[in-house]
Amino acid sequence: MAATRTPRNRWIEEGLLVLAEGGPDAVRVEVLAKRLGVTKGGFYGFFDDRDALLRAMLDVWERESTDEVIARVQREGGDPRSQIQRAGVLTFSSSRLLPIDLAIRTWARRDAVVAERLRAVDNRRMALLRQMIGAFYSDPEEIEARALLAFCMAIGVHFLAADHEQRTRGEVAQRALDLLFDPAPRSAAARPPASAKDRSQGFRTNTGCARS
Amino acid sequence: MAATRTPRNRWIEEGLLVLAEGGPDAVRVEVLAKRLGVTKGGFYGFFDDRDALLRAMLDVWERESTDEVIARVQREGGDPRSQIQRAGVLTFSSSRLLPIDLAIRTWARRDAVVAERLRAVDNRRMALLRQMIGAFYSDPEEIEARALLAFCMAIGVHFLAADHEQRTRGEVAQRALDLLFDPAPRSAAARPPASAKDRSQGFRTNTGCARS
DNA sequence: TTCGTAATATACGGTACCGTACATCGCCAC
DNA sequence: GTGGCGATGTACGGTACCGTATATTACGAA
Repeated sequence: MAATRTPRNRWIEEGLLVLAEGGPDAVRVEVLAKRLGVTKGGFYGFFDDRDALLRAMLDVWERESTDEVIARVQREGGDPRSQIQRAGVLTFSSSRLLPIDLAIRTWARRDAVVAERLRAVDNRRMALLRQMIGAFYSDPEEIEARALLAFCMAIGVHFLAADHEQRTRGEVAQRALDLLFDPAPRSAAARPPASAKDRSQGFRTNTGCARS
Repeated sequence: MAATRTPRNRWIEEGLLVLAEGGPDAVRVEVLAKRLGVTKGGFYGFFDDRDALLRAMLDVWERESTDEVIARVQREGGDPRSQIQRAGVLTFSSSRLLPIDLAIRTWARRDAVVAERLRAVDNRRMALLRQMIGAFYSDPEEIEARALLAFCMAIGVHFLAADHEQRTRGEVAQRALDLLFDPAPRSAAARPPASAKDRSQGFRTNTGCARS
């Protein structure tokens, strides 16, 4: 058999890159072919049509966003809290996964199938968040509310273009995470800053991303 | 002179609707023409090209999102706090403005011009938020952090697909707003609920929108 | 009514895609 | 080697756009 210069997964990989850059509408077979330095000739040997590629891309994204993150986190061990932290880092600080994640969220707003798949992924992440926040708070309602705030912030900062006067986005975000994850938020000034910083690093945001 | 069946602002209006539904890539001259029941014949009398329409759409969005909201809020009067509340309602609970706003946020991630315009709008909104939150908190850092959380939540809930076990999104969001805007968040149970509810209604979220 | 003009329709050439059909090329088994 | 087959290139017809040029229409002024 002839060597496969451009295997199936390279199409998917390039598709995910383009998705992250320009949304699902930008994922065009001929565009990917040009970026890969081939023609679309081979594409239809791997995929029935453009839609099959989009589905395969979602498959890869889903696996990478859940199973692989979890596997890697568990392989590296550590106490439960630091594991959950690392899950957050791997997802929301990944220059690979983050823009794909954001693109899929937008996509999900106008495609019910995508929305359903995102829901499954988000529910797994939300479960991890609940676990983490459950280490600091006992009221289930409060846990849920803080998890919602944390999740929304992890996403929202990348869609928000506002400035923060003298402060950087990173500084403000850090302070926000302190509020969310510190059981004694009203006495933040008196608390050793390393504590909250360490605790919340799983949700550190990439400063300024929303303005790129 | 002949009657203008499809004036300039109708093209812009339909463009904004399509933008909200499918993003900037979906805003096609011939698509708009079909939706308006005309051909694109008249379009190029009002706009140099498709890009000029997109710019005009951003102009209208910017005006509606800032000046008009502010003008309407001030015209209806009330104390400063309720005015700011109403500004939030007019922006983030508007079935017209909200989806446009979200589409523009996604658009801004890949278009520097759009990003700059969004930044101007977000900065005006952020200033209002600071003002409102300043009524409850004095530390500027804390005000900024809570404003960031509130703004991120107003946006993020619409990009988040997770469920909340027994609770509805609306219930959890309400609890989150209580945490953000109540000066005594740790004693929420003892407080008359109408207070926080009233205080935060400017940022009430449309339950379940993120899964549509 | 008739005319002028703005708004719209129609027609066109060009581009960028889609998916298919078929030709070609280059490994690998033999 | 070389034959075969799988990966890729090439070519095609079709669709959906873009922006332009030009014809047509319908109102309102005269």
